Amino acid sequence: MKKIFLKDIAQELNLSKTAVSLVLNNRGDENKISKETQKRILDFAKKNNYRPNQMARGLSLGKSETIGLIVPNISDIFYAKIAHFIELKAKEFGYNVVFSSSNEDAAIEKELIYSMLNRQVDGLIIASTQENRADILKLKEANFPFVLIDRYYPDIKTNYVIVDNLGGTKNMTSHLLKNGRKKIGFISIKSELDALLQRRLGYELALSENGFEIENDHIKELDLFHYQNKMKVAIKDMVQKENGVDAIVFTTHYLAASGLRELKLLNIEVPGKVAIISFDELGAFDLVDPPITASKQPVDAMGNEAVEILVNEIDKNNSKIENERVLQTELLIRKSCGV
Amino acid sequence: MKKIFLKDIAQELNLSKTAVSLVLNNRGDENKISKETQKRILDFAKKNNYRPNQMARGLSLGKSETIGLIVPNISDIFYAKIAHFIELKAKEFGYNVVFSSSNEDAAIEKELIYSMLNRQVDGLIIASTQENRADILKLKEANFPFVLIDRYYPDIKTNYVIVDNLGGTKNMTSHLLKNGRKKIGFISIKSELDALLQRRLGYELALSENGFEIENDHIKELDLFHYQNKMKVAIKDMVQKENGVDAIVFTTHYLAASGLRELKLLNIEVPGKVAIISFDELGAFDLVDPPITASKQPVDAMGNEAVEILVNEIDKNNSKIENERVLQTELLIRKSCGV
DNA sequence: ATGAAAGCGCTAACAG
DNA sequence: CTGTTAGCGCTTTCAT
Repeated sequence: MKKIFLKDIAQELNLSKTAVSLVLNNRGDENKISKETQKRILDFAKKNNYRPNQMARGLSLGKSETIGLIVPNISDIFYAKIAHFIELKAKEFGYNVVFSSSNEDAAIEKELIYSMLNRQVDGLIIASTQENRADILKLKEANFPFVLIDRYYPDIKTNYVIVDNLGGTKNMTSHLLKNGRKKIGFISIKSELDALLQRRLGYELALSENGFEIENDHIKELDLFHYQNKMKVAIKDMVQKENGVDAIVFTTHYLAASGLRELKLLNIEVPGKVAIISFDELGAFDLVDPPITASKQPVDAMGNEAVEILVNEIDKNNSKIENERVLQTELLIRKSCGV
Repeated sequence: MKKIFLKDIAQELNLSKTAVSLVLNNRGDENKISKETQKRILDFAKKNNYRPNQMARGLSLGKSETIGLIVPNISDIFYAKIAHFIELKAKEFGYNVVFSSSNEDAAIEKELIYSMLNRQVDGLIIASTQENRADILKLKEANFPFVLIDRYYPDIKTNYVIVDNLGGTKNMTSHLLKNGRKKIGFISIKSELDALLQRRLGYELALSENGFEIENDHIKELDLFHYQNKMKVAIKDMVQKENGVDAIVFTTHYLAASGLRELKLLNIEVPGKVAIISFDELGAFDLVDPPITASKQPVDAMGNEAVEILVNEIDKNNSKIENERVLQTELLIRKSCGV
């Protein structure tokens, strides 16, 4: 494990650092360095386990071959999966990934963005809180390569890979309607996130297009950090009253899980009395009692495309054409909406 | 977003780079730089949004304030959660985290270790494949700070934070026995991982201590990458034959999920005909039908302690005292083992 | 085909 | 109290 440097191998071989550096960076041929010399260098390097100091290399090159990933929470299975696909794809292109969680806090996110820039990441993938418009704009103006995932800023022209939230929820709501449900509730997170707004719109659109009224009593938006406490009341409010709801659309997997938990505690039959449906799903939604019908998000495609767009952007930071991708969700029909 | 450098602020303020650097690193007082000068520097830096280039800083300092995390798979909820806690704790100490997944492949893990060293991480947290003994030893000999989590090398003296695998599984098996089950099967992954070996030992110990025979027919170890295909046969083999099993211990959450899936497909009543119990759990095991009894691993403590030990090691890389932590699991009793 | 030398942005002796 | 200077390890022009 004795560390060996470029200088060392140049000395040992009686060559210049230049020659060694060139060869090690595959620029031997183009600089007409003799095959033999090249081989000597390569062999020696391999034999002695030479590994360039990436900080030095990065400093010199002005790039780090690293991409930064900022998500709300890496332990949310949804982001963990995206991170996984991002990592795989990034590796294909020779990039490493550094990640950080913003915990849905705009100030932290902002700090993270700059902290990553300091670390000289070559590009950024951000699932933003959507509350850092100014900083996103700065990135854009500075022509710094980045792509937004999952959440985007509708009014900023940039690269992004998101999901058709409106379509997905509209689909879900229609599915419930088709299954004969008449009074459909909606439980979401209180937020200005476009994704959540769109999901609500999708729900409302499905209702109105099918000639149903939108009733405010049937819509609950819970506080992100206290949704578990608020869930019981929300459910009671919707279900246990005259003219209660006979189905509920949940806008995230953890809301669906929490909601089902409460429904069970209240001994409310699912889907007998109330059908439920979830936007996105946890690992085991097919095993849950009852198996939960859900719109599955294409996490693999989201991760892959984000990296592809980003790397492309990094390589030729000339192209001003934004890549705007809206992916479709897939409705996995299970038992929680009746048969 | 115009980039500003140390040099710039020195020039603007008519000072030397030294003075500026010192002040910016909180060493102004100790170098007796006038309060006033300090204030000028600090103000100017803040006003112009000065952000040091971490690659340059790192190169100069010989450290990166980054810790590397290597896990088998970041999209496994278990590792995602650990990563989350590691990230939080690391941030407390001013460290960033770069992660990579080894995909349970020793060669990749090895590559990752060295790749991270090249990137000058200050320390490493590794959930190892347990097949890189030589490299772990090299790290140790080189006195490079690292701590093993989840998996360790029983014969190498190092820092590690693991879980009492034997105790946990013994507990699980005993629980089944206490619930009147007589023929308990065991489904695991085929592997030399100590964790898995210990889990099997725990199972066997519980049986023999309670006067039960260990029957090889009741033990199935599936191939990691094909466990889903093999599960059906394994289950059939165990359950659907004369003198079949009346309970199954699964050694991971995904095996339990997969096993339950197959049991359902085969219309085998759980826990009526077969009780099941899982080592570790997925997010929604309490909602599953039936809710699955599981040994919960203390992911928070594992992440936190790993970072604490590591940072301590980084700071004073003198102490030769190894930190060996074995954490306890917690049995969450639910319906899948009968009442 | 190869080498000398400058420079990436920052830190840190050391001298004044 | 402040500035000069020499690196950290690597890349890269520009001569030779």
